[in-house]
This record gives sequence, C-alpha cells and structure tokens, in this order.
Amino acid sequence: MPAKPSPRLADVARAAGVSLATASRALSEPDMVREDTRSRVQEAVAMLGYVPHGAARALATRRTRTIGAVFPPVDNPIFAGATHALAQELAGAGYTLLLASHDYDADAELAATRALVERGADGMVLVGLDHRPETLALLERAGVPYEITWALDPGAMIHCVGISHRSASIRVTQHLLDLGHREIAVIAGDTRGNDRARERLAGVKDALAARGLRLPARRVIEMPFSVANGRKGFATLLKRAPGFTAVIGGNDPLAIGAFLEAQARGIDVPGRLSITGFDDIELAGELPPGLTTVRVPSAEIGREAGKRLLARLAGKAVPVIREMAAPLIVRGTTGPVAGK
Amino acid sequence: MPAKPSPRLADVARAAGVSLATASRALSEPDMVREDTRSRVQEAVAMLGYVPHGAARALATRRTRTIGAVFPPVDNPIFAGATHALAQELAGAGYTLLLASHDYDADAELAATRALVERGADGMVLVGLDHRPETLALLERAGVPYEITWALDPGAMIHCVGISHRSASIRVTQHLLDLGHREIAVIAGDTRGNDRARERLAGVKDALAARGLRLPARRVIEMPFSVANGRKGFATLLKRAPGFTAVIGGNDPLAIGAFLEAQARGIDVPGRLSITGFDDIELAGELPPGLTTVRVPSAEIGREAGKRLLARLAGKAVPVIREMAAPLIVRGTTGPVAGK
DNA sequence: GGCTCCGATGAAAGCGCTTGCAGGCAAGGG
DNA sequence: CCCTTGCCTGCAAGCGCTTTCATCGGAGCC
Repeated sequence: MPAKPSPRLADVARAAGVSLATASRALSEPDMVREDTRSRVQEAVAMLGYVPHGAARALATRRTRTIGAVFPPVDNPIFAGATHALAQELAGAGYTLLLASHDYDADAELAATRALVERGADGMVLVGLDHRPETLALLERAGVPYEITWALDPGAMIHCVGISHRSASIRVTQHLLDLGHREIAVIAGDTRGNDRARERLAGVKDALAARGLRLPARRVIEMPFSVANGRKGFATLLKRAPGFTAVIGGNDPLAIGAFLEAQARGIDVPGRLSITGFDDIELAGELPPGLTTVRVPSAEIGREAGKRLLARLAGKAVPVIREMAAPLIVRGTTGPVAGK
Repeated sequence: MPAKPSPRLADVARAAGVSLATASRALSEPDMVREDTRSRVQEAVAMLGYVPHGAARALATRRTRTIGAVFPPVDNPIFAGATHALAQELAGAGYTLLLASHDYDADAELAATRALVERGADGMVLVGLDHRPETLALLERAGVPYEITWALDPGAMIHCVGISHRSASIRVTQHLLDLGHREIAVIAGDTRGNDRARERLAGVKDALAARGLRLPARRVIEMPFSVANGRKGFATLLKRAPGFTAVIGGNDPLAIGAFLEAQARGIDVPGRLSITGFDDIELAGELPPGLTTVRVPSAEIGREAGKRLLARLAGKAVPVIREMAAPLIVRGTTGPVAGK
C-alpha cells in the first residue's frame, strides 16, 4: 500500500502561502475570499491532488452530506428504480447515498438503521410503516429527519411519500367486479412485515365487502414476490379452490407468473380468466396482451423522497404527506367474465 | 427539531464512573477491559441511548468501515442483484455501502468516485474497464483498494471479479453456428462507454470470423438495454436487413423484446428464428419456451467483490483475477436453422 | 490628511473519539 | 516483607477540518 500520506489542507495552505483558515474558506465559502487568493488555493489543490477529508469535515460541521436508505431487497425492480432515482437526486445536490438492504426483516432493518445513524446520515429514507418501534424512536432521538416511502401514515404524523395501496387495490377489485367477476382469487405478497402487501390484500376484501361479497381464505395464498412464485401460487390455487374467474396478483411478477402458468395450461386470458398485477414494471406493458395493473411511480417516489429530505435539511417546510397518483392501467389481461 | 444534544462518550464514561479511555475500550476493544467495568459501561450506553459518532471515530482511526460502489443504473436487474448481495455481505462484517449510480457516463462516474473517496470509503467497487483515466488514478493516489466487477482486466494488473464476456459471447455464437445458422443479426447494447457490450459484440465477430464468416454492419444495431428497445431493434433489423435466421441479444431484456416482437409478427421461434440473450434474469427461464442465454452470476459477483475487499482490508492477499463461470444455458428459443 | 468602517485574513479553540504511554494495584516469587 | 510481573485504567495528545473572534490594511469620507 502507498505509504505517502495524503496531503492535508494545511499542506495546501502552505503551498498557496495562506493560512489554514483561508484555505478552508477558499474551498467551502468561496466568496469570503478574494479572487486571486482563491485561485492560488485552487492551484495548490490541483497540484497536490488534495482530497478533503470527509470525516474531519463532518466532525467539525456536524454534517456528512450523506443520506441513509434502508430498503427491502434492492433487487426487486421497483426498489432498484427508486434507489437509482434517489441516488441521482442526491448526487445533484452534493449528497451521497448510504444504502443498506435487508430481506423484509425488521430486526435487520433496525440494525441497519443504527449503522447508518452512526455513520452520520443527515437524513433517512425507510420503506413502509412496519418497523420495530425502536427504529423510529432511534431516529427521533438522534434528531435525524426521515421519510417513509411507498406507504402513507394514516395518522399523518410522520413524513411520507407514497400511495394508498388499499384504495388502489380497491380500484383494481372494483374493475374486476364491474366486469362481472364474483369468484376471485388472490396471490398476495408475503404480508408478514410488509404493510403494503397487507394493505393490498385488505383493499380486495374491502371492495368485495362493499358489494356484500367475501374472500374465502382458501382463495388467498401468500408468496414472496417472484415470477416463479406466481406460477406456483396459481397452480396451488387451482388445485385447492378452483372455480375462480379472476386472479389478483400482489405485484406484477406474481401476476406474470400466474399468467404464464395459465397460458401453459391452455387457459385463455382474458377469455376464461382475468389477471391483474400491481406496480407496472416495464414488462407489464410489453408482454402481450398487456397486464392490467396499478402504476406505482417508484422512481418518482425515490426522487421525491430525496427532494423532500434535502428541502427539510435546508430548513424548508414540506407537507407531511405526499400522496402520489397510482392509476389503474387497464390492459389485455382483464375482460368480462366468461358467459356474461 | 430536538434541541437536546446527543450524549457523547464522555457522558457515558461519567455515568459509568470510568475514564473516557476506558469507555472507549469497553466498546471497541472489549477484552482489554474487565468484565464488570465493561458491563457498567454498557449499562450507561443503554441508559443514555448513546450512539457512537462515526465521523469522530473515523477521524481517529482513519477507517470508516464503509465501502463505496459506483454502478451504472442500479435499476438494471443485474446490478440491483449485485448491489443487494454486496450490501448484505458488507453488513455481515459491520461495513456499510456507499452507493452512487450514473447513467453510463464516465464523467459522472469520476465525480461519484471522488465523492466517495472524500467520504472516506475504505474500498471501492467499480463496474467494467471503461473509465476516465483519472478515476483509477484517484483511487491509486488515495490508496483506496478497489475491485473491478463484471469485466476482467486482460493485463491482470488490477483486481477484478467477473466473467469473460467475449468468450461467453463466442460460445453463444458457436451454439448458433452449430445449429446451422449463418445469417445472424445482433441487437447489441450501447457500446459507448460499456466495455461489456463491446466485448460481447466482439465475441460474435470473433466466432464468425473463426468460421470464415463476417457480420455485416447492417445486421448490427445498438440500443440501450430494455425490452422496448429489443422490440424496436428487432423491427428495425427486419426492415433494414431481413433474411437472418438468428438474433443475438446484447442482454436478456433486449432478447426478450426481440422475442415478443417476433411472436407478435407471427414468426415462429425457434422454428424460423432463433434468439439468444445474455445474463439469465429470472424471466429468461420463465417465459416459454425459455430463453437461451448466458448465465452471469451477478449476485455472486457482488458478494465476491465484497468478500475480496474485506479480505484485502484485513491484510490478506487475494488472487488478482477472479473469473466466474458463465455457462451457456440452452433453452427453447434456439433450434436448428429452418430447412436443415 | 486623519478617522471610520469594512472586507479579507490569521490564530486558536474545538468537533468526539482512539491510543501510546505511564501509573496503580494485586498477586506471586525470593 | 519487598520487589517484580501483568493486568487495568487514566492522562493527554492528536486525527483534519471549520469557525469564532481579533487583527490588519485600505478605501471612503469630511
């Protein structure tokens, strides 16, 4: 390893023939310093290849210019899109993203949150409302502003940017009911520790109840999000409680899995079976006949969370709740119930 | 905002009735401290809700326990998977991921790298071999160990973990040649600033050349990676230079796009047209008849990069080059050329 | 031309933690 | 019973930067 110690600001100051204080100001408070002094400092910086020492600066300013995000599996395309958008938004303001991910595990989330707070995150982004109570308490105590994404706090007490999963889910279900479907099955996401999945399922029940219908337990199956599980879940439902005319997928991969399995079994979609998803990933629009789904603006959620946090750090007030639109996108996998 | 200042280690020390030094050791060097002293300190920590101040620690130790990663769009599923695996691997060792992403832009990559070095990343993960020369120079100068992922340095001078895109691509092409295909078209990824895409394309040409064949320029189109672009690219090729019997996609989304477009046009796959992809994303195996592709172990690459970096930081030596297997996965989209 | 006022610079005190060094104490050996 | 050996603990000096406060010189004013 290179033994040569990196140059410090003092070296820059010496090379530029100014004091440490002036060198510091030339870099972080440019217009407090005379033009020519500033350029001498900058030359020295370039010559020495000086790179500021973030930890030292952070210690002195009590700011790291870093935002922490704790996400469920970032490999879910929707979180990936949000992560990218968030990172971009932050980079534009000179901030950097500290990312931790977990597998829908509240304890891991707490540990990750603690790690990010220790690292000095100036703000935090979390997903959903299911957390260990200590998680939010920790942030409050440390005085770290945070944004909850995807979900919306019903009490409107904490800063959120997201959508109402329940009402979107109600719209999906109503769409199916309007098409005449009465026998509906659900392949839900894993609802343990995932309030979004829970709300989506609850929305289906709500919509049915509003028309005096019930969702029998055997018509519901929970599966971790993936195409393969969509297939599996569909196959299981078919065996366990056949007779349904529509399947509501907890997200798009699950719905696409169900669709592929139906196709493989020669079940005509949407002729004999309607299918809906949730999220509107790219493939939903590309895979014929097009998946009926809810568009969740995940990249915008990420970007918006970043914007709001930056605004709050700059002392500006932002509305506590930022609800995004989540329109129903009707495509080819839903149609009138057969025989109507 | 809560005005109450967070407790410092000195407060913990006072509460526990020990000196600052002892409190520090109780937390970071537990077995230098007697059992009962340690537990008194820990009680004080719990009571005060003490959270260590990372910047201060970093300043004193010259270590941030943080690894930086600069990735192209993290919303590409393969990078997303690698990011998740990397973050998990690091978390297991008490490290945290500093993530920056860019849109295949070398200047943005350089800026992001500088930002992460300033933040004190103890190590860095980059993707591919296309960089501004300053990027690697900066890391060398700062003495920050780094790993290149996905690609392999032909000179074996820099630490890499990845696959040989060229030879994998050669295998794909040979597979098609073996099936009798001679008229081959390519929907490549955008090769500007993307050495992987370039190598894949070069591999196709190599394999053809080895059998005395050429790849005419009009049979090649470059498109940013996406399903929609796969469709578009395929349509363009069909118009511009029809008569090919096989399409090589630069990655799976492009190949899937081509496949969907072919299907939409009633072209029988693999009867009249063979299609191959690259990466082996989940859908490649799920979408009938199954996409023939190359399996790129992206999550393993991420995990391995983390492992190697941690090992190097711990002073262990690791082989400079870590080549991962990238097997050809033959599925249903490739078959013998029609009429053979 | 002398005085005031202001803008630019410098000196120095931290920011919160780690760590080399030294001191203190108890146990063990002579 | 005194001294050595070792284990814990405490003191204090940084780690590299920011920022208050004081200083200094010069321009503007009368």
